[in-house]
Amino acid sequence: MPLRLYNTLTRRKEDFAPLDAGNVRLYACGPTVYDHLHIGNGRMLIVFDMLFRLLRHEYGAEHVTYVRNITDVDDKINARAAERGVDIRVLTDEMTAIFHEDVRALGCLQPTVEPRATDHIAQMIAMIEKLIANGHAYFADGHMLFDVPSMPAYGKLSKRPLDEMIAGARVEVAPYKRNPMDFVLWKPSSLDEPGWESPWGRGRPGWHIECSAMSSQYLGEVFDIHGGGIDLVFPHHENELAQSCSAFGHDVMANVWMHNGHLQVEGEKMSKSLGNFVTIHELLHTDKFGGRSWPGEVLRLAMLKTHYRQPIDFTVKALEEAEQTLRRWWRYAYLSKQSDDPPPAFIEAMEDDLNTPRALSEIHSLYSIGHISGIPPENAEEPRVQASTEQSNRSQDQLKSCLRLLGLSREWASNINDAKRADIETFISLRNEARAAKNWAESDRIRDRLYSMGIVLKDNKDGKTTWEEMQ
RNA sequence: GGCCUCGUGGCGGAAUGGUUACGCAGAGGACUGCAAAUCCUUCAAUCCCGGUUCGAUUCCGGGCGAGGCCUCCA
Repeated sequence: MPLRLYNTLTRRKEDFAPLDAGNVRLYACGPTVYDHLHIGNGRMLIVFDMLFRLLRHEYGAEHVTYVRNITDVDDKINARAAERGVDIRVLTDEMTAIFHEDVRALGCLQPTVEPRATDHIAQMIAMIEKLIANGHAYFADGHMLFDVPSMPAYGKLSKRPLDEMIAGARVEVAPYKRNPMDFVLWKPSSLDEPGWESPWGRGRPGWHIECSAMSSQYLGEVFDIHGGGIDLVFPHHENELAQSCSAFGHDVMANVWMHNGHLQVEGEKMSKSLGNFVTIHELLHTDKFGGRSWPGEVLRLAMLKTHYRQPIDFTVKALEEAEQTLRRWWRYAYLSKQSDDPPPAFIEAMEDDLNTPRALSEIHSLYSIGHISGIPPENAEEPRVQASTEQSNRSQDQLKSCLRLLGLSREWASNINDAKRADIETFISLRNEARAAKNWAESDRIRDRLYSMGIVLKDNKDGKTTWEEMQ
């Protein structure tokens, strides 16, 4: 089965054919580092990491280049840095470090290249000069602007007819713009604002030119896949497309454009005014969401349960469900003794435009094949399947490999050291003495005591008591 | 107002021109001193109205509803 991807440009699922199977090239718009990333950013990071992993699986890990930029020059950054009275670099370095912690916790691989905008000012200036030379840019009132009517194909990604956009423009238009749709390539900086020298005076780049400059530097003028959140379709990606095509003289910038759906929190749009703004950092390290912290893998699985193009409702209930599922799978995958490939049904689901919900259902079926052979219940009316030990082992191996491909393979980190382990064993044997004497009050007291330490006991059929660490 | 998505059981969420996954929750049961965990069984859905068709949840049209973009936004 070939890989099929939904292309925003054509609004259809298409067979994916890379320009060069020896180097499949993917670009995704990364964060603007002015604050902690929120969980909506997290979804985008997970979705394109998932795509990166799938492409590596299809074409080989050495044959995929993934570029995810960091926007570290931006007016929101300037405003925040000024508020705190620090240089923008202090702010962006701090936020980039937190971003890296977050993205690692979410199980994302390091992209092949992670360019910072401020390291590519020269490339942006060069690109703007190309646009000027090609007659697509003009200078007005200190600003260098992209001349939208100079590009008749403008609007083809977002499917917006140019004349309607102009007629329907409802924002105040800067007086120096020839056309309301024209957008800034370079703007002047005052002395107290960050700025770089350019042929048009000291200033800073517009947002859109950053991605055009960085993608072309690392992936070439035309590459395979460009991704980001659905809200970036217009104007950001439309403008990138216009800049790159106009500067390089191609009809295309990327063959496939992919966009992930937005996220709501407990049924409401996430916004600072509603007070339901949830950051990845808070989810991982504080109890602000649902009264506890959440492992990154749980956040990741909760995201993968919904197809990437659908809107997703981010809820405590969904996290609890994801955690329960993950614990079962991990306990089972832990039994795997050797590696195996994911089963074809799983891969086919992933190849069908990253259909992770369907892929997860394949993991569920691997789970039910395997555990049945363990202890067939004597009184079960009619056991569904009697899997052989070999089938069971194989499904464990396959399940583990599926989880690895999904980026969900890390085990729970244990906080239990040897001394604590010995204490637990002592408590258990005391409790079993009490149980033998039918002293239930004492036995339950010990069990409750251990529970309060985060240890859950299980009295198994063979009379032995085992324990497990709660998360 | 313009453009674009989407409406499947209590919840999440696949698939499909004809027998409608899977997970969670619920119910019943096994196991247990009671639990927990695990296992077995089980209930339950395709927004409304037309059209095409032998047959539509699936295709087409209309309606209603939800969401997104058009302004910084993943």
